[in-house]
Amino acid sequence: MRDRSSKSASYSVDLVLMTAMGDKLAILLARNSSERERWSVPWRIPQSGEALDAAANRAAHDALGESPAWTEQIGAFGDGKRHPSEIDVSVAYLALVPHETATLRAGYTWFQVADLPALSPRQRAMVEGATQTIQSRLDQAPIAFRLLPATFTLSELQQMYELLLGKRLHKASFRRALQAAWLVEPTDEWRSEGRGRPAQLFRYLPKKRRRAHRGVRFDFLYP
Amino acid sequence: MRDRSSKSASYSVDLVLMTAMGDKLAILLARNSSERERWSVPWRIPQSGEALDAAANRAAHDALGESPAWTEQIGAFGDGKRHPSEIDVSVAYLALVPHETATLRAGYTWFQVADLPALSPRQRAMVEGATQTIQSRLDQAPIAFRLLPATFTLSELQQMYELLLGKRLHKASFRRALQAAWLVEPTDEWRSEGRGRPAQLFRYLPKKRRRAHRGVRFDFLYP
DNA sequence: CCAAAAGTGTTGGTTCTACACCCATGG
DNA sequence: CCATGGGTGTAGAACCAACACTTTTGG
Repeated sequence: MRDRSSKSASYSVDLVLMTAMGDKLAILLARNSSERERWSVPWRIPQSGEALDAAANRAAHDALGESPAWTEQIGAFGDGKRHPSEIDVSVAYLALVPHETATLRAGYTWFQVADLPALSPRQRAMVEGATQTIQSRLDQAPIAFRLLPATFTLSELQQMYELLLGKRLHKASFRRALQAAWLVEPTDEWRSEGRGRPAQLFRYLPKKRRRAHRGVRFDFLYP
Repeated sequence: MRDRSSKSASYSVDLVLMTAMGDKLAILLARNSSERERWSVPWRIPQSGEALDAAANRAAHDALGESPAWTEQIGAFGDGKRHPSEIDVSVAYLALVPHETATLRAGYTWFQVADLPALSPRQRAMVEGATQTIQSRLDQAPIAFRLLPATFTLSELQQMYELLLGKRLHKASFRRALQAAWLVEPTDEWRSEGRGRPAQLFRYLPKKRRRAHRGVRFDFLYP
């Protein structure tokens, strides 16, 4: 991608940048300049002394011209699987942007996660890990909100959760749970979308902390 | 720790190995051979081509002579914080062993996590991350079971959860939730512990998968 | 018998889900 | 006026925490 010259570097920072396009998750890939018609997750070798987070953020800026709405480290990938370059270890970051406000630089394209081109085995594992991270942290961090613009309707929010969870949700239950969590604030704007009654716009503005007292949960499925 | 000679290496694998001693969490530290009375989390520089997991496992073998009951990557630590050596990036692993069956090699000692000696800032951050990982994954993975011997009483299991969660749990509710999850199987052994009625021993043997249908949860507290 | 720890039944309150219903708008 | 999507009330089920209770051992 760049710094291809420095062969001695032994680790990279790779960026799994995701967005929601319609009712599908999409991931940002960069065209591989050397090999034609090959794609890869954006990655770079940190400059000497550069923090890992900073390197991930710079990779995002190169693609979008702005910082993602959410960034989180997924982990380090090393095992047997090969990287686009001769890198020993790659530190993967998950980043999220709302699709509405994202404008791509040349050489970058969105691909639906269900329909990705060939990737290096290591980067394939990163994408796998990214989707698992999203699912597992969906109830602990405002993942869904970072994939939406600053204001949104409750139906849009619900559709985002349904997309990320991969299942339908009940409208009334969804809104009651949302209200109990004190996460959104209504604005005085409304949006009329063709048919039907206009929807009120909300913004993400968490107010209360969760109540701590709750028993144990045994929600795991593997040994 | 070893391979101190190879200055060119730019990443390490560090092992946060934890156990439960009585009613306290403890972590394994290695005496620093070069500087007297300094301690550090066990770490090593992977051999060329060695997988990260394998390096973590070898570090555990050096300390215990056996593989941990649980191993999981925490993440890569790079930012400003210094490592014992001049390493750019350290990949941290969390590992768990039951205290009953663990025998330490020379040069290694358990320290209560509440009362650790001075560590490098980066390793201090790893320990912090390890405890957070434990708490956040306690309901998704059999963390508590990996800190117990193969058979245990339900009271011991409950005490382990109370230790990890940092709060008291209700006995009847705990057992009902456990029964509903189909995670343990009774053995035909009993243990008499001084006073009181003997307790039946159980083993970890998950049978059912969790039911998938459950609404959304908004359990997060930070923006 | 008494203290201590294991193990279980019951009950009242909270939370969840599904259904039903009303509201506002475009065609 | 009717189809469509937004938004809300309520009842039955499921869940949960606390209490009370029985059981079985050691002293």
